[in-house]
Amino acid sequence: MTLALPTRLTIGETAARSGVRTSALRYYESLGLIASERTAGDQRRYARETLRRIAVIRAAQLLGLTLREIRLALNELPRGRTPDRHDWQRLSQTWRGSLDQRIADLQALRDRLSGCIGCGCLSLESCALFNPADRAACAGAGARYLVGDPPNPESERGS
Amino acid sequence: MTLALPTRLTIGETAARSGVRTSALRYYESLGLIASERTAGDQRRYARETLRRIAVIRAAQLLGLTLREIRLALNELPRGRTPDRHDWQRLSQTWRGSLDQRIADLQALRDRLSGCIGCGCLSLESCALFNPADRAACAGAGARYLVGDPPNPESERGS
DNA sequence: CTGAAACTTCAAGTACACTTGAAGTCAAGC
DNA sequence: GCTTGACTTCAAGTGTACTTGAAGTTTCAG
Repeated sequence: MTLALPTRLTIGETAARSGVRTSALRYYESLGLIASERTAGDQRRYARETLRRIAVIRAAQLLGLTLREIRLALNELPRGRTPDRHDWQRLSQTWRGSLDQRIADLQALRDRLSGCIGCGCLSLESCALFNPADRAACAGAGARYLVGDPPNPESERGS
Repeated sequence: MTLALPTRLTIGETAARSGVRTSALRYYESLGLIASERTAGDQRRYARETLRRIAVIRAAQLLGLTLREIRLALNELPRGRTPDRHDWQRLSQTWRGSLDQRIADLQALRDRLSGCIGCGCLSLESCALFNPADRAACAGAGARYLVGDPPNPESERGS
C-alpha cells in the first residue's frame, strides 16, 4: 500500500475535518492548546494527531471546562511523545468524574424544578430553590461555567 | 398574628435573600426580567414574589438558557396577576423537557468520553467524537450555550 | 437633625470564546 | 509565471452576563 495519508494538514483541512473554524484554531494555538509546525512561508501545518486533541478540547468544553482548564489538563499529557491510549484514558477518567457530578447536579435540578418551582409553596424561606446556600452547593463543580460564582461576591454590603 | 412580613424589599434585602448581587438585580431589571416599584426618593422596592422570580431565573440559567430566553419564558406568565401554582408549573414543565434533553446529551457524552477518547482508536474517520456532523447533532438543544454553535459558520471557505 | 449606610444612574471595564476585517503573502494548478 | 484561493498577522469587534467606579441622593437610627 502506497497510500500515504498526509501527515501534515493545513489549517483549512484541519478546520474541515474537526468542524472547528480556522479562526478558532488560531485562537486555540495562541492559548497553547494546540501546536503547529510552519512551512518555509510561515503557514501552519498540523499533525494528524492534533485532530484528536481538538476533539478532546470540544468534548471538554461540553463538560463546562474553560479553555484555560483544558490547557492545564492537556499539559499533563507527556511532552515530546505522542500520547497513547493510556494517556488519553487517564485524561478521560479525570473528566468523567466531573461529568458524573454535572449530570447528578442537573438531575437534582430537574427534581427541584418539578418539586419546588411547580409546587406553589409559599413558604419561601424553607424552599430549597430559594435558599442561596443550598443553591450554591448545588451549583458546585460542573455548573460554575454556566452561572458562574462571582469571583468576588458581597462587595456592596460589606464594610 | 400582627406579624406583617415586609411586602416590599429594598434591593439590598432582595440581594441578601436571593443570593444575587444588587448589580445583577439592576441588570435583570434593565433587561425586563424583574420589575420594581419606586419610593418617593426613586429607590427600588421589590415585591416578595420577585424572590421566586429570581430563583426561577437562576434555575433557568443552570439549564443553560440565556437571559433573553428566560425573559421570553417569563413573559408567558400572566401580566397583572400574581402567578399561581399552575402558572409556575406550566413554566417548569416547559423547561423540564430541555433539562431532560441536556441530561441525555451529557450522558451520551460520558459514554463517548470513556468509549472513544479513552479507546485509543486510530480510525479517526469512523470515530464518533471526530465526526463533526455527529458532534453537531449531539450539541443540539441544551449545549448550545456551553459551546455555542457559531451563528454564522463556514464563512472563510465559502466563496 | 445629622451622619453613615444604602441607595441612585451611567459609563466603562471584565472575562470568555471567539469572529471579523484589513492588508498583505504563499502555494498550486493551468 | 500568473492567477486565485488559502494562508498570514494584528487589532478591533461581538455577545453574554455581569461588575466596578464615580458622583451624587435617600433613608433611617440615634
